[in-house]
Amino acid sequence: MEKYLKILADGPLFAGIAPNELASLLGCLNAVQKRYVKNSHIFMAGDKVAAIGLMLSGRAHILQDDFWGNRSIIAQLTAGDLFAEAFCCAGVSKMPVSVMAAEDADILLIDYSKIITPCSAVCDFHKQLISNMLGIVARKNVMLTQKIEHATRRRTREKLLSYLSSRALTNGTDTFKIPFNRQELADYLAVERSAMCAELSKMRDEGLLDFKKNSFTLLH
Amino acid sequence: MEKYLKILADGPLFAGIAPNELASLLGCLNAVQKRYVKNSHIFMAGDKVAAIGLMLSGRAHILQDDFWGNRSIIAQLTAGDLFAEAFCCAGVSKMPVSVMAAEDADILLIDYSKIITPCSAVCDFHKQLISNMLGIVARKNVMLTQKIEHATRRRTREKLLSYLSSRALTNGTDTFKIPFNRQELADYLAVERSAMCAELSKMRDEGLLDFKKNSFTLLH
DNA sequence: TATGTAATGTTGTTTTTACAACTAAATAGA
DNA sequence: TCTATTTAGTTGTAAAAACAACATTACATA
Repeated sequence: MEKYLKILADGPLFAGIAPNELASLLGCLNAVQKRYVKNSHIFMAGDKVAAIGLMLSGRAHILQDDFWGNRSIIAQLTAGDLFAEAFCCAGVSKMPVSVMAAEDADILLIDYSKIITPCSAVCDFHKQLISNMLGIVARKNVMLTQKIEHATRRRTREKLLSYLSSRALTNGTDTFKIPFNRQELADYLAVERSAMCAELSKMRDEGLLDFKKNSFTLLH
Repeated sequence: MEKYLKILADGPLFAGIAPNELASLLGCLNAVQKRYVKNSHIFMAGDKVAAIGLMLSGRAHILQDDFWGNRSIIAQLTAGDLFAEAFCCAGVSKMPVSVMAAEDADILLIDYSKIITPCSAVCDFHKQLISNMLGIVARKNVMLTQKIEHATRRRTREKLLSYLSSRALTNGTDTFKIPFNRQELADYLAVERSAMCAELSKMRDEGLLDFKKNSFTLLH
């Protein structure tokens, strides 16, 4: 466990908790470290999850099977990543996805009930932990809302303008950098990369904006 | 305030808290009731919000202005609705949206710091409140994730199958009802209603599924 | 039952996007 | 510096979606 303490200390779940206090908090949380061999299930779709997971090493995939049995990989998890926290906190009775080790992996499991129930007046870290948890879920919430805002526009141009506009506004400047390359931006907005490039060029020709690599300028 | 206690007791924020305890909890939370006249700002884009809002009466709109000043209504709020809770819990420094009274409205404002900080050992309701808060944000999280899952598929057919498949799986049955009419479903999936109707008919012709009004059956 | 209305389904046309194949530019190594 | 590789931009064509206009069905109620 000791070798993984840095991962925990650097992550958002234990932010604001002194590294030397971490070990005692983990004891108080009854956190257990488990090893999963490649292709073994960490969580199974249909289960009720009572613990959140934290990747300590290795890789895992979040998998979704549809009605006809077609399986798709929703996301990949690597060291430091938290998972199942939303289902846990939401109290969903059946996980709609599975989590499977894509290679041998060490995982920390923390009972949700231990997180939400302050153990005693002595353990002050609990308050911080709960606040962190709420912050993690809420920030994801904000990110998801923004993505929906952009991705559910009907046309490529509208998606681009919605995204770029919001970037300019949060940045507070007309010129700003985006954290995506073209392919990533296209995936984020759910459009074709090539069509998106064409649309960007067209908007530049129309004098709406200018760009160079991942630096964009919106024009009034 | 008394006339609004039922709204609070019925909502998810104070679930599990006895109605007769509610008044004292509100005092402990330093919750304030404020009246906003039509077209006045409840929250302004760019502000840092430190309180969550709860609609007691009237209507409000969540508004977004883009880079070029085009304003759009993101959502409408009515009695019982909670707002700004995600931004609050996420600690965002600048609200990306405004909230404005669409008609005269009574609103309860609760300081986030009061929610997250248990006041004393005497006040047991706080634990429940924090748990409720986390549940609210997490459930929204799950709903948003699901919507993204469906709405970011490229084609109308894929969006429909993704949505219907997930409904069948969470329901555990091949036949199930959906909580949308056609227009609402089209809006949810970000497609044209008529195109969606056409696609549904095509899929029925192909033997993929069957439907009648808002009752659907997926076929193996 | 007749009638008005809202919801759903169908069809043809126009616009937009996806896809494929390619060119050009930038970048990282050898 | 040269070369391989990644990233970005362009173009033509096929497919899909948006849009509009209308037909049909379901439903409430007069």
